[in-house]
Amino acid sequence: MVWKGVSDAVIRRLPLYLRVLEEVKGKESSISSHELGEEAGVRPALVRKDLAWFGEFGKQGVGYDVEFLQDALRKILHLEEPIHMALVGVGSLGHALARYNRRRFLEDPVFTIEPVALFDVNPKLVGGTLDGIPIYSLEEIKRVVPEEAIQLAIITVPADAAQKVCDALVEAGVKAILNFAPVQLEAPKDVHVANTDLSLELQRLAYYIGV
Amino acid sequence: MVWKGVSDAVIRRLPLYLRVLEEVKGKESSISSHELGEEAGVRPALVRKDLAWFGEFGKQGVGYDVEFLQDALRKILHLEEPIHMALVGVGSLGHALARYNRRRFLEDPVFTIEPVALFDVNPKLVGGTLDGIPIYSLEEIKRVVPEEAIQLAIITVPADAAQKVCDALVEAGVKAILNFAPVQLEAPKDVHVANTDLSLELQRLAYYIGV
DNA sequence: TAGATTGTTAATCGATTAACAATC
DNA sequence: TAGATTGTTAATCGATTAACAATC
Repeated sequence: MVWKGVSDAVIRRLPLYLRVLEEVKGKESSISSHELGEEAGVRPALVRKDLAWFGEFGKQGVGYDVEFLQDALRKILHLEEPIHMALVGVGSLGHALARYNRRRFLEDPVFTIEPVALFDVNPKLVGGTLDGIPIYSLEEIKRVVPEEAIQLAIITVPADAAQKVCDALVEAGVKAILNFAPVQLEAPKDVHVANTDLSLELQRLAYYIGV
Repeated sequence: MVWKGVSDAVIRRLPLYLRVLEEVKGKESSISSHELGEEAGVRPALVRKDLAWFGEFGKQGVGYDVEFLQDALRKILHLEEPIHMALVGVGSLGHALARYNRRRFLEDPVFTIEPVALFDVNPKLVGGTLDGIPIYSLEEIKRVVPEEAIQLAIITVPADAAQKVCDALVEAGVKAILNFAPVQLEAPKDVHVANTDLSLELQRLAYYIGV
């Protein structure tokens, strides 16, 4: 389902709510916007406004049913059924992220994002596996992405290779990309690119050292 | 120097400008807000407004002197002299980030953040080094942080250990923390904590797969 | 019924954009 | 001088907060 006009600021908070609900589940059957906000670091009024974009999930005087809201949020975020993910660039960072996600997928029943394919240029790696995930060459992106129904990808290649990898992923049909390379990637606007730029983040933090 | 009332939205863009200036340096001696904005993905008016918070760096009809502005931004971000950084948690992610930052520090003269100490619980690692960076036990945070004048730290320990590590770092005098553990850390408000939460980011991206 | 809490509207706050006089 | 571009003010846009009637 598509929700028109919901801003990214709202979407960013939904996984946060989901995390709180997972912690609370079993302990309490319902939760108020006040309590949910407290745990997520969001004001109660904003919690209610965020949720109201998608429907009426609460009961006056009671709050939100924990399991019902969890299901609703998972549906909204498309986390009901498994999402197949690829990771391109099996250097030390790619290696770490592949293992981390693999483990998370196996251990946390709510984390339904599954790494199913790795890609790298290194011929020593290609043909092998990492934690049971097969490693392919970059040329195989075109074939493997549709084959494995991969919708989401992580890029952990060096900066100068990132744009080419991004193009290949987009052409193969990937709809969302998490980019760790320190470059601004160009992609069609129906493809969502999120950047996690460690060095920008550290340089930003440096500002606050003196404040 | 401390700049009062400058919002974090502004600070976040400064490292982006810095990156563009580094690319342009040598090619051109001055740059307009239009061009700088183009490369950084920011509107020219906003570039000028951001820079104006800190002084008058430009010349009408000409633009900004590349080297002068670069120096000014480095001064503002406290990147003029080296910043000592610690990394706590030498698992596969910590390992990757330590190596990445070490290399970046050695190769990129503008990247002045230097990893000088690693910390881990694993007795097999403690006492050893990684890429020449010594690995200490967690108990040594209290001693090593002041000794090495560490101001910035990265946390890559499991979620359940993160708050204790954060407390130890804060007590030892660290002023800014980049946290990779999927928990909301509590810290005094003069300590700046930034979160890079991979799973929240992936769950957010999942939303856009269906849109 | 009384207390609690929702969903929603209006008010506030903050960030971005547009416009332009000043001036290199 | 003419063209370009700054720094800054006012206008716009969007997101958050406060308030409250509805109702469980």
